[in-house]
Amino acid sequence: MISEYSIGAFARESGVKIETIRFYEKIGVLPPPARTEAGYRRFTTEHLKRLTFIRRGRELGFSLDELRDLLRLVDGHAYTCAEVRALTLGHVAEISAKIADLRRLEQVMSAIADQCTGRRVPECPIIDALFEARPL
Amino acid sequence: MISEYSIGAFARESGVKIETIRFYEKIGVLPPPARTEAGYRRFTTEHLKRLTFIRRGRELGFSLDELRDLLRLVDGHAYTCAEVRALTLGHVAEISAKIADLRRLEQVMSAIADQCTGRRVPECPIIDALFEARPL
DNA sequence: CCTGCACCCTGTAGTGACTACAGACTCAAG
DNA sequence: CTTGAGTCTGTAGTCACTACAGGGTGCAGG
Repeated sequence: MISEYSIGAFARESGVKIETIRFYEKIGVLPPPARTEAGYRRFTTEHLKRLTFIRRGRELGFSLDELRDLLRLVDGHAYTCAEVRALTLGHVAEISAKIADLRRLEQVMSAIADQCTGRRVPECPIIDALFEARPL
Repeated sequence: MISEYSIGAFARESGVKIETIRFYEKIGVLPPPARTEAGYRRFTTEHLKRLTFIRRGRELGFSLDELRDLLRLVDGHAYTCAEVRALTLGHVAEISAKIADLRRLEQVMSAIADQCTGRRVPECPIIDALFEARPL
C-alpha cells in the first residue's frame, strides 16, 4: 500500500498523462500536492481519489467546469443528490441531442455516397452536393 | 444579379459571419478577393460558390483540412469520384463510431441517474459512480 | 464643410482540453 | 563520474472559430 507517488508513478497508477496531471493542477481541479526539497511533486491517495473522479467525469462527458462545480459541492459536503441529478440529466439531454444530430448527418452522407458511380468528373454527386446552396 | 459584394453583403448572402470569412481567407481555403483602393474586399459569385462548398462541407462534418483537400482536387479537376467517395465513406465511419460512443454514454448516464433517490449525502449514486475506479 | 454612423481594416487573444516541446535540474545505478 | 531516466517551468500548438481593440473609409443629413 504505497501512499505517496512521484508524478510518473501517479500517472501510471491513474492512467492520466503527466502533462494532463500538471494541467489539472494548473487550472485548479486538482489541488497542488506537497513538494520534495528539489521541488518534485508528491501525490497522495487523496489525490488519486480525486483524479479518478475527474477522469470518470470526463469519460462521462462532463466538462472540467462542470466537474469543478461538482467537486466544490463534494468538498463542501453541501450537495443534494437532486442537485447532482439535475446536472446529470441536463447532460443526458445534451448527449441525446448530439446523437440525433449525428444520425441525421450519417443519413445525409450515406445517401450522397450511395449515388456514387465511381466515374470521373463532372458526375460526382458528392462534389455536386457540396456546391448546392440548399440547406440540409 | 449582383456580381460583386462587400464583405458585409457577402456575409449576408452566404450566411457566414464576417470574421469567419476573413478567417477562411487567412488560412487559405477561400482565395483572397480583389480590393478597392481603400483596401476593402470585393467578393465575386465565384467566391460565393466556393464558400457555399465550404459551408456545406462543414455542415456535413468535414474538417477544413479535408475541405482543403477536396478543393485542391476540384481546382485541379484531378479527382475521381471514387477518390471523393472514399474520403466521404471514411467520414461516415467516423460519424457512426461517434454515435456508438455517445449511445453507450447516454445509457450509462441514464442508468446512474435512475438510481437517484433525491436524498442527501452520502447516498448519491452519481457521486459514488464518479469515485469508482473501474472503467465504463 | 462637418459630423455621425455604419462599415471596413489588421492584428491579437480567447475558447476547451489537452499535447508537445525546449531547456534546465535531480536522482539513482553502474 | 557519467549516463540515463525522471522531473521542473513555461510556452506554443491543436481546431474552428469568436471577440475584441484601435484604427481608417464612405456616405448621408445639417
